[in-house]
Amino acid sequence: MVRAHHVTENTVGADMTPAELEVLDFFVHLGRYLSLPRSVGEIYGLLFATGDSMTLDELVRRLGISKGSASQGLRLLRGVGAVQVSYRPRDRKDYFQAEVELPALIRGFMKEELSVRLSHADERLQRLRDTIEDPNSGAPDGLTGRVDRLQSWHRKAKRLVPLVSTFLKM
Amino acid sequence: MVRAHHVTENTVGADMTPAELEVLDFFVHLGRYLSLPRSVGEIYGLLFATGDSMTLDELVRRLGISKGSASQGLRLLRGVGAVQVSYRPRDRKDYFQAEVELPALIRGFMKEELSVRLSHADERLQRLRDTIEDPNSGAPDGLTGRVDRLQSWHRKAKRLVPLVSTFLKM
DNA sequence: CACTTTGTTCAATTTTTCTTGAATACTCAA
DNA sequence: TTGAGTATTCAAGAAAAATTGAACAAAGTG
Repeated sequence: MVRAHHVTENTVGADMTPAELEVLDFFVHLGRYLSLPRSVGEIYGLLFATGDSMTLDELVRRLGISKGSASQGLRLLRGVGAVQVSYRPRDRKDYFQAEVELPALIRGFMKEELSVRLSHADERLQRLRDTIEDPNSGAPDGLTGRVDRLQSWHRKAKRLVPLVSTFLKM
Repeated sequence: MVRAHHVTENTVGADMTPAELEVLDFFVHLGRYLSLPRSVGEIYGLLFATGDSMTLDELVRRLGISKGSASQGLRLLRGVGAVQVSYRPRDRKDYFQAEVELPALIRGFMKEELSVRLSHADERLQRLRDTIEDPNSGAPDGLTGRVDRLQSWHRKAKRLVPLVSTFLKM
C-alpha cells in the first residue's frame, strides 16, 4: 500500500499520470515477487508505460532515483533481455526501451538465470554424491536413495525448461 | 563459500557429519535461489539428510538456531507441504519430517504460492485496465495495446501452471 | 489448580540488501 | 588535447529482512 505510492512521495514523481503510476505499481509488485529491487520494477514499469525509448537521465528525473540505481537497474534489465539499448547517430546518449515481447523475455530469463542455476546445481549434486559415497562421511542410512531422488528432480527440471519455453512462445 | 559453512561456525553445528553438511549446503543454496531465509534451507536440509522425523528442540540444538527461527521456518515449510508433522501417543512433542516426494512438493508450492500471486496479478491487471480506460488517466498512446499483451502473458502463465504440474508428476 | 513441557509471538538486534552520490571512466567534438 | 556530456563504480548510509530471546499461550499431568 505505502510502497505502491513510493514514486508519488518525492517531488519529481509528481509529474506521473495515474495510468503510469498504475503500471509502475504493477511491475514493482511483479518484481517484488521475483525479489528484484524496487528501482528495477520502477524502471521497467516506466519504460513499459511510455512505450518509447528513454535516456538514463530521463529515467532518473522522472523516477526520482539516483543515477547509480538507474545504471545498475538498467544493466540487470539488459542482462535478462527485458530492456534494449539503441544508439542514435550524432548522439552520445544511450536510449533504453522496454522489451514487451514475451518470447524474448522468456528467452532472456531462461538463458541468463535458469541455466546458470541449473548447472550450479549439477556441480553441487555431484559433490554431494562424492561426499556420501565416502564411507567416512557419516552419511545416514538411506541418504543415498534420497539423493538419487534429488538428482531425478533435477533432471526433470532440466527437461522442463525447453518445454516451458516452447509453450510460452506459442 | 562463507555462507555454506555457516553451520560449522557455531559450536553446536560441530556434530554434523560431512554428508549432512553437504546436504545442508545444497538446500541452503536452493533456498537462496527461491529467496528463502537460510534457516529454512537448513531446517529442510537437516530433515532431508536425516530422513527421520525430528522435534523442534532437536532442530534447534543441531542447527544452533533459535527456537523462534525454527518455529517460523517450520511453519513456512509446512505451509508449502515440504514438511509434515506427526504426533505420537503419550508424547506432547511435534515430530517434523521432510516430504521428499516431488509431486507433493510441487502441489504445495503451486497451490500455496503461485495461485495466490496469480490472482493478485488478476486484480492488479483489472485495476490497470480500469485506470487507462479513463480518459483522464493520461495513458500514453499505445498503452492499451501493451496492457493487452500483459494480460495475454498472464493468461498464458495461468495455463502453464497445470501443465507444469502434470509434467513434474510424471 | 499449580506445574511442566512444548510451541508461538513479537520487539529488539543483527545481518543483508538497496540506494545514494561523489569520484572515475569513457566518448566524441572541436 | 581539452572540455563537455554521458555512463559506471563503489564506499557509505538507509532500508528491509532475518534472527534472537524472552514473554506468552497451549496442553497435558499429577
